Order: sequence, then C-alpha cells, then structure tokens
Amino acid sequence: MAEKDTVKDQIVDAAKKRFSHFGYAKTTMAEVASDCAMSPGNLYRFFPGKLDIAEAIATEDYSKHLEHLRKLAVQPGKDAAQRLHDLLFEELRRTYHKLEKDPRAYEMARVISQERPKFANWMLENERKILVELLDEAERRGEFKMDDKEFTAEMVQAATMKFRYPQLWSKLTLPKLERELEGVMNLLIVGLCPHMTELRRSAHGEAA
Amino acid sequence: MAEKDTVKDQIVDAAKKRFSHFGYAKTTMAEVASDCAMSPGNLYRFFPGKLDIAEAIATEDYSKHLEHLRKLAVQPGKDAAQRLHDLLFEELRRTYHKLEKDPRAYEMARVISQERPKFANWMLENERKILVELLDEAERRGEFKMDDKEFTAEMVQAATMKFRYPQLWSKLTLPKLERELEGVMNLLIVGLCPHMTELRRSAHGEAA
DNA sequence: AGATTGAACGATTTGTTGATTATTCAGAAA
DNA sequence: TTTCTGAATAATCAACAAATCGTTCAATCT
Repeated sequence: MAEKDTVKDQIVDAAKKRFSHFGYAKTTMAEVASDCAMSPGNLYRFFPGKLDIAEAIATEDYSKHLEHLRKLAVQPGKDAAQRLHDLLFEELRRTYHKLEKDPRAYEMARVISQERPKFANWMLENERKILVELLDEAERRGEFKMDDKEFTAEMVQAATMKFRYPQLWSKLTLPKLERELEGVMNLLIVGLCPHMTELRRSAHGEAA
Repeated sequence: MAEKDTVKDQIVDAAKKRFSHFGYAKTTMAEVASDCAMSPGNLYRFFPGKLDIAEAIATEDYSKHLEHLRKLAVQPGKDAAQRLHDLLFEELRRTYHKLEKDPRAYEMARVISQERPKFANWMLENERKILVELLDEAERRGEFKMDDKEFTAEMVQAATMKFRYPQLWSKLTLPKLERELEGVMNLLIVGLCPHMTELRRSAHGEAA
C-alpha cells in the first residue's frame, strides 16, 4: 500500500514535470511511463486514465490553496467583512495569475473543467463550506444577518462568479477586476450587515 | 439615401431569412445577393462584410428588446426593487429562451461576440444606462441609497453576470437560475436599501 | 499466484489536397 | 460619372489518408 502510494506519487511527479513543460496534450502516456521506468500499460494499474493523472495534480495543488483559504477565513483580529474580502481577493488573484502567466495551467484547467464538470463543482462546494463557516461565525458575532447561511453562501458565489474565472468572462486587467470585486463586495456586505451604518435620512432628494 | 436604406433593408431581410433557416455559416454571400437580385460584389457597397449584416440584424432585434427593458424600468405602481427584479428577470429569460430553443440564434450570438467584442460591450452599456435611470429615480424617492450611480450600476451588472449568458457558464435549468437570481437580487437590494426593514437586534447570538 | 510488459486496437489528431467562399476590383452598363 | 457586375484572388473549410496516441489484454516474468 505504501508501495502503491509511492508509485502513484512518482507518476504524478513525472506527469507534473511533463505537463508543465510541454503541456497536457503534448505529453504522451508513453513518455510519462518511460520517465517512471515502466511500460505505458502499467500506468493503468495506478490511474484509470491520463485525465485522472491531471486531476490528481490539480487536486494536490488545489488542496494547498484550500488550506490557505481556510486560514484567511478565520484570521483573528479581522472582522467578517475583511475576512470575506481577503477570501474573495485571494481567489481572484490566484486564478488570475495562474491562468495569466502559465498557458500550461490554463490548458489543464480548461481540459479538466470541460471533461470533468464534477471537479469544478467539487471546488465550488469546498469553498462554499469555508464561506458558510465564515458567515456562521459572523452571524454569531452579530456582524452579518441572514436567513439561510448555505443559501447565502451560494448567492455570494453566484454574484462573484465573474471573478472566479476572470479571463473566461472578460479581458479586464487585474486592477480593474479588483476594483470591480471591491464594489460588488461592498454591495453584498452592506446587504448582509444589520446596519452598523446609521444613514437615517429619509427621502430628502430634490425632484426636478 | 432613401434608396440606399431600402436596399440595406432588403439585404438585411434576405440575410435574416437565410440565417434563421440555414444558419450563419451555411449561407453564402452569393445566396443573399441572389435573393436580392444583385451580384455578390454589390453587397459590399452596402455592408463592409458578412459579419456586418449579422450585426445589423442583431442590432435591430436588440433595439426592440432594449425598448421593452426601458418600459419595465419605469413601470408605474411598482417600487424600485420590483422594477429591478423585472429588468433582470426579463434579461435572463430572454437570453435563456433565445439560446435554448434556437441554435441559429446561438450560433450568431457566438460568432458576433467572438469577432466583435465591442458589440457585447455596447449592449452592456445600453442596459447600464437604463439601470442608472432606475437607480437615479429610486434614490430620489429614497428607496435606494448609493454613492455613485454609474459605478453601482456597473457592480449590479458584474454581480449578475452569471445570468446574462446563462448557458455559457453553467448547465443550470431556468428555474434554478431564477431561484439564484432571486437570491442574488435580494442580497443586492437589501444592500442598496437604506433600511426600510427594522431589524435592530444588536448581537444577541449565543457565542460558544 | 500477482506484477509487468508491449504489441494490437480503435479513437483522435495531423497533414494534405481540393473545393467553397468572402472579398476585391477592372471593367461593363446606365 | 455613378452604379453595378462577375471573374480573379486569397482565405477558409471539408474530406480523406496517414500517423500518433490512449487504452487494453494476452503473454511473460518474478
């Protein structure tokens, strides 16, 4: 069992090198096998197929990212709004940089989310769990107020969809995206918050 | 001049029939020209190219849609939240149905937004103008409160991006999309509204 | 037995060719 | 002159062949 894990790791390692150097499409199973000093057929004792190797790489990488997000979500000394801010901005910056400067990463992201729609969904769910925890604590502290935390987390994700795969939706630069995310977050926060802000002025507008 | 407009209309009409019947890619300029009893070369006196004919068709169609949106934005007897609701839902339903049941429309939408990114941007801007008007009036009536209407309109669009090209982002059914849009709108509204709702309970949560 | 191989298979990709098509423009019609 | 034509051009597409590659599995090794 320890044996198998080591071999799997070896395969993942070899594939990681090939994928990041030549791209997913341009590396063959034969090459990966040869790097591991085994026959192509033998790879299939450890992974059902090529895509599953890519998925293993993505999962490994994503898990680290998730841990980081979890830390951001529970930072002491910051209020809920700041932590939500950190969370969403980290997400935006990570994907932006990853896809921007690394065409290989972009290729793999595209292939995986195309052929394995469940995977993208799984990522969303994981992040939602973190969001729910954040919202839950925020509600306990009276910082936010909402009916259904699970649902609200879904809605926050829906509203920030544009910033999750930034370059799929638009060709905006990172600063512009950050400015937009800041604005959207502000709208959402003020909505969540049971009104720390005391703007009580009733309609005093000058109608034309 | 009146002459030219008529010829342009004739071309647009012929192309509209061909495009909606056989698709954009499958209709040739020669066919459109022949339908108009003219030579292919002559089309280029009226349109710079094939794509521009498609754009003219899209523009015509979209203008009607815009008018409809404008009406929804100023419906008397409805408050700002309801009108915003109507606006965003109309947008969602229109694009959903259009792209869902009409593969020709989908093809044209894809081609145009691919080759003419400016066009999609122009549509967004037009809708934003309507949004700004809605927000402006809502603020005058004290229904909403915001710093910068133009910016807020942009943020509303950013937050509802997912519902603007629904089938590009997800495979959700219309009911699910509607439920989500409802939720996102709610978050945004409560954020916009200077608190008609009187939830004044200060942190009464039971901290563990 | 279980682990591994590598030739064989079918699917996918690549390369190439020929035909179609958008676009142009020199000239014909008006 | 202005308006239009339609053959010429260059770009794109479709179809087919060859090669490559992911995957399988009967045979081999340990």
